[in-house]
Amino acid sequence: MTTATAPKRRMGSRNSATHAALLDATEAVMREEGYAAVTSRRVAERAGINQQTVYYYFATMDDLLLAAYRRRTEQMRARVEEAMAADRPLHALWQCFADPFDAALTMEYMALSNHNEAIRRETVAFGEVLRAMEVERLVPASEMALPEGAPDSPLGLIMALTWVSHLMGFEATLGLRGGHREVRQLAEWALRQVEPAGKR
Amino acid sequence: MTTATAPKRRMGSRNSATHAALLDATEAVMREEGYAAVTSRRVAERAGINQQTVYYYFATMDDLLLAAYRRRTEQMRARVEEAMAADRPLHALWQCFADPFDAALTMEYMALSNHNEAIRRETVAFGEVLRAMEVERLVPASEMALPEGAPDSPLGLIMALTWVSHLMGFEATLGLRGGHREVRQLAEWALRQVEPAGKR
DNA sequence: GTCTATACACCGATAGAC
DNA sequence: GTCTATCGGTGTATAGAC
Repeated sequence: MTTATAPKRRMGSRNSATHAALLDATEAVMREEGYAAVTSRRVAERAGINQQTVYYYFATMDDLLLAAYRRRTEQMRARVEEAMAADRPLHALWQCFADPFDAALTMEYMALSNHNEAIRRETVAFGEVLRAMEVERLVPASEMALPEGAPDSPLGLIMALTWVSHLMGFEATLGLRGGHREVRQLAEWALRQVEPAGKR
Repeated sequence: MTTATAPKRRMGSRNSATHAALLDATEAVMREEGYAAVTSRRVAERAGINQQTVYYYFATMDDLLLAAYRRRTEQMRARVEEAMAADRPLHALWQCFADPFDAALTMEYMALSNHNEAIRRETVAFGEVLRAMEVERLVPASEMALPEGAPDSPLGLIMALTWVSHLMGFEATLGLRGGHREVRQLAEWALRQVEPAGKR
């Protein structure tokens, strides 16, 4: 059972400015100080309200955390959707995932997924949505002129490329840069194979 | 300045069984409950001693965390060394990184690196050591019969393969499996290209 | 809708007995 | 080397005034 039967406290509207400010503050604290720092006191301070008011909008800190994460996965989904409408969708997706601004937050939520069941479920659900989008939108459009003997697996190559994109973002955020030029050259060659220029 | 001038408290020996038990307990708590749960009380309980005794062995919890991490990176380095002595080093490395038992812990330390400067430095140092080992041991031995027009970059391909290995382990640990078969087939083909069987 | 007051648990860390 | 006792700080969450 996940549906609450009777709320213990009255709850603030989802349309309120404070509600949104709390989600923003949660994300900022998570990005800058990590998931362990997402406390009612710190989030409230960021949002410019006092600690107890957080509980007017969210029954527990776990609820706030999940709400902030869900808003983020929805934003990411929209961005992926947008990338897939671009001239070269896989090229656009590569750029999208390599963005270092998102990397720290992504790492935080990945780690959190290992120990918070609600967050893990959201991560898995979002991952499956992304995969389905790749299968439906990217695979049919891919050229895949892979060399002799290679497995004819557009999905495998597409996923590998997005994974490499993600990990390059993680490493860059942490301060590792060695070999990135070489990886990028190889990836860009592979991207061109799957998605040649000037087709529209 | 990293060298302490005068210890405030007497300190336990590094050879003690309790010292090792504390490092083990730290790792276990981190893996099972996340970095936020690594507190003196929880670690002590796991190690079978009381909370305050932790401070006989480590001046601060940050010191304990760093010591546990350093022991782990050293173990990982040894395992990579071992993999590189195998018949097909890159194949062995692929197996090594894809191990799901390590994935949760790796994610935790990556996230922690974003907000703990000492941990971040250790992560970067370890990453650079791995990269150097790849350049020195793997690159010269690679065959790289890549197709026409592809950049002749063994390092790029080697790094991409290890990254894909890592991210496959992360996803599998979280419960995502879609497309993994396809990625694995492609990766195994690439591994065979770089490192053909039956050469020794 | 936001505030004050307050409860109770857990945290890091120190002092000092044994 | 491990223990007891203890401090100040921070965390989640509730009750209720305004």
